[in-house]
Amino acid sequence: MTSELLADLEWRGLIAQTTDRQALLDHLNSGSTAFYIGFDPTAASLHLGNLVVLLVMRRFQLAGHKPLPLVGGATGLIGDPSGRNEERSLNQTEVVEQWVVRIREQLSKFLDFEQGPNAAVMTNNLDWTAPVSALDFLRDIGKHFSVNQMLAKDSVSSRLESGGISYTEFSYQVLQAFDFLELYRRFNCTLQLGGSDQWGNIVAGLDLIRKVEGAAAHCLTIPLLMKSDGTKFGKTAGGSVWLDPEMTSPYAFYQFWLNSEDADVPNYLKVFSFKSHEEIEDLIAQHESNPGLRTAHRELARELTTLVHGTKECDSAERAAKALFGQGELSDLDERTLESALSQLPRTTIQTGDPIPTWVDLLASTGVVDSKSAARRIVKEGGAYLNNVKVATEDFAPSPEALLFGRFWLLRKGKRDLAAVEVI
RNA sequence: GGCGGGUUGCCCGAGCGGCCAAUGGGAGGGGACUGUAAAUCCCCCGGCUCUGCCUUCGAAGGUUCAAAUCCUUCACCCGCCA
Repeated sequence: MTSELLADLEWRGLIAQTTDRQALLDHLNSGSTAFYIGFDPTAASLHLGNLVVLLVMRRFQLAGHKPLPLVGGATGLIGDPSGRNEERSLNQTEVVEQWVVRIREQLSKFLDFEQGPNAAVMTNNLDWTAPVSALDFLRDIGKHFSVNQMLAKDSVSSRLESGGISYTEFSYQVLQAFDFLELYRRFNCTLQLGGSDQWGNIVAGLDLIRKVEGAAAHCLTIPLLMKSDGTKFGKTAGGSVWLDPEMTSPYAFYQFWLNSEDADVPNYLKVFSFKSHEEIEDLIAQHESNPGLRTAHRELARELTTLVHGTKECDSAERAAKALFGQGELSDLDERTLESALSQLPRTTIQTGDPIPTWVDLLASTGVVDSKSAARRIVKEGGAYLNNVKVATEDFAPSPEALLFGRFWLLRKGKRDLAAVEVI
């Protein structure tokens, strides 16, 4: 089944570049291969961009190979210059430590750490970098690197042209190469995967392994996913789409997929779905013959929300979507359905006895708009709704009678931006 | 080291003493059309206690009734010459 792996990845458009393709294929076919991908803790959560790569890791494991997810406890302290035209600002070490813990947890959900000889093993490059002294590092590792070659790397040379690069970030590729070498030694790891911007860093590792161990290792990079209009994938107006439910609610996560542009959906299915080629092609065919039905959107949203947040959260996100965007009256919903739908939204609470804030204040305090000025603007433009009824005046104050089940007001800005106020 | 050019709102980019919260484009937001799409069209797009007030035009000072616009110093960028 391994032999099909590369063909499958190819079909999904998940291969940007590889070292010698035939050698890689032979290597994968020769048996279970230990491979790694590094994830640097640059935020408290992974995001959709990371998910692309992470799911490729999962595909490799499903094909019988052994994943070594690596959390960059060390590299996260340094900062990868790849794909950046400015120096990163360093994060506090305590902060990075916390992020390492959280990211490790997230990674655990996508791979199998229990079963069989190809169970995944979590690694952290701080484990082998921290004990090494600067002198030993320079003597044992640094000696194998030519500055000429380091300077030629894209990540470095582009930075030399735009504002420069610190010695810290310049050293990043050496650290990543050291990781590969160390994983080779510890786990016989002979393959590294990564985003296409990682090519330079990965090749540095291949060279190091060849020089130090005289062994051949391989790599495969994954293209940066772009939207059909050429903009970055995985961003919404609010910023990145995170995997952490506290940072991007399962509802928002589900909505992200449901709101994908038609032109992107076939590609997203190939990249993210674990359905068979036949199922995917069938969905694409349905999508193309009747995009308005959004069958493919829904399948995509459901599969990924389930994968990332679980069946229960996915169901409730789906129910919320149905309830809040359904044709029927809000008042027709039963209290529990409404409550669980609203629980997925940004919300604010006010005390029963307190004076009722003005409409503009309510909009602003739930965060559906950025400021009171913005709230007034929305009202003026006719884009503000209370319980799906347009509110046309700024000084409007919702009445207690309008409370759904005596507890909730549903606020809406525009077509799909919802928030809830609960009176307790 | 010398000479010249630049730093404007989320981004690009006009403005070069009052008519400037600052032209235009992009991004973003609302409306119409739709499918909680796309394209298109219309409108909006610093904040607030909103017929007014406050904060913005690299930073700090200064000139003036009045400065993004003039002067001084500082920081950073970019050309050309050494």
